[in-house]
Amino acid sequence: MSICACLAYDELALLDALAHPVTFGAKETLFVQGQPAEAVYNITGGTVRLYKLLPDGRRQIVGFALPGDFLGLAMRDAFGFSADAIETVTACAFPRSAYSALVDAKPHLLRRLHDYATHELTLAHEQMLLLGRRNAEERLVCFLLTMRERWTRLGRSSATVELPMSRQDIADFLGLTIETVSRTFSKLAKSRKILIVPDGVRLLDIEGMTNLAAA
Amino acid sequence: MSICACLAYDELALLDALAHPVTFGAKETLFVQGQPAEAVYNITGGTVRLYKLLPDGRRQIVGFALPGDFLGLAMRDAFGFSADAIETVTACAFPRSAYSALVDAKPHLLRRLHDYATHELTLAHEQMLLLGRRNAEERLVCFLLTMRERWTRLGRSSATVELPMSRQDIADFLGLTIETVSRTFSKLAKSRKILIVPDGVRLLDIEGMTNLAAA
DNA sequence: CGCCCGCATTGATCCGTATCAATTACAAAT
DNA sequence: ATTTGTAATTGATACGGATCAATGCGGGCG
Repeated sequence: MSICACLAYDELALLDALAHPVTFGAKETLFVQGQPAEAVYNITGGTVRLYKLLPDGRRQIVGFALPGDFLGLAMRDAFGFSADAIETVTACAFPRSAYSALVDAKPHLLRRLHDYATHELTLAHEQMLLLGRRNAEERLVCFLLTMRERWTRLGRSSATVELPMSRQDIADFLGLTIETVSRTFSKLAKSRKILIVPDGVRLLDIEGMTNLAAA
Repeated sequence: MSICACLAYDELALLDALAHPVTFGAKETLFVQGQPAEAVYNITGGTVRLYKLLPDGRRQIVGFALPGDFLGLAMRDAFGFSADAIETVTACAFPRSAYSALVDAKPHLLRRLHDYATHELTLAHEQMLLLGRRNAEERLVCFLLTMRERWTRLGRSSATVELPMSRQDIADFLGLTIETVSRTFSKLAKSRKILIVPDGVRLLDIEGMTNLAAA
C-alpha cells in the first residue's frame, strides 16, 4: 500500500522537494483534533497513536500509524483526531497547499491516495465489527494478529510481535479497560497461545488464534 | 457531498451513458460480502443497510445508505460488506470497468470521489468512538441526531425523523441488542426527549440531546 | 544499594447490558 | 371477525467487563 511505490523517479523527486523531515520525541504531539490541518505526514519511523476524546476524558484510539502510513488525508480543513508519538517518530511533512497542488497535477498519485483511503475505510469497518460485536478475548486476538501482519509486511520479525504501545493504549483501541486487557493477556498466556515478552508477545498458537478471530 | 454536483453538463451526460437504473424490492440483496465487485451504485431512492457478519451469525451494520450515497467505492476486487434494501430502493448502477475508465479520464471526478471516501472515513472514526466508548443512551441519541441531519440535508422534514430501519437494524448498528434499543427508546420517550411515532420519532428536546451526545 | 514512581497484574465487587421469557401491537391472510 | 405471523415492548435474571483496591515489578536516580 505504499504511496511512493507507484511514482516515477521524477515524481519522487518532486515529492522530495516538497517534503521536509521532522522528528517527534516520545509522547510528543503531532497535531490535535480540531486544529487546522496545515500538513500531511508520511511516517518513516516509530509508532503514532491516533485518537478521539470525549469532553469527560473518555478516549478512543482510532488507529496506530506505523512506518509507511499516511496521516492527515482524512480531513478537509481541520484534523478529525489527535495524534501523538508513542516512541520517537520520524516523518516527512508536506505542507498542505503544496500537497494539494501536487495531487491536482498528478492524477495517478491521486488515484493511489484514493486507493489508500479506501483501504483505510475497509479497516475501519473491520474495527466497527470488532468494537460492536466481539468479546474481549476475540478483540485482543484480532489485534495481535493484525499487528503481526503489519510488522511482517514491513519486513520485521514475525516470530515476536512488537507492541510499542502501552496496555492503556491497547485498551483504548479495543474499547476495553486496562484491567480487562491485562487479564486477557494473562488468560492467553496461561492457555499457551502467547508468550509475553518485554515490549511484545510471541504467538505460540497462530492457528488457534486465527480460529478465534474468525468465529 | 453529492458527487454529481461538481460535474459539468457534458460529464453528467457521460455518467448517464454509463449508468443503468436498477430497482430492488424490500429485503432484496444488492450484493454480498466477498462477492466480486462488478458494479458501483449511486442510491437514488430508499434506504440500504450495509453490514458484516461473523460466521456464528453476529452482525454489525457499518452504515445506512440514503439517496445520494455511493456504494462500492471501498473495494478493489470484492465487496467488503453485504448490502440489502430496507425499503424499495432505486439506484444507478455503473459497471466497474466503465466506472474505472471514467475515473482515470476525469481527474476532478476522482478528486471528488476521494473527498467522499475521506468523509466516510471520518464518519467511521466517529462510529468507532461511539461503539468503543459511549453508553446505550448516548449511542441512540447520537444516532437520532445524525439521522435528523442526514434527512435535513436531503431536504426532508426535520420535525420528525424517519426511521425506515427496524429496531434490530438499529441495534446491530449501535452494537446493542434489540431489547436495549427498545428500552432506551422508551426511556427517552418517558423523559420527554422524543415522541415515538409510526416509522420514526419526533425530537422534542434537541438541546438536551445534543448535550448528551457531546458529553 | 535502596527508594521511588509509573505501569502492569491480580483480586473483590458492582453495574450496564445481554439473555431468557412473556406479553402486546398490528397487519396480512383466511 | 378470527387467525396467524412478525416486530416491539416489558419484566426477571445472568454475566462479562467495569470499577475499586491492593500488590508486584522494573528502571532511573539519589
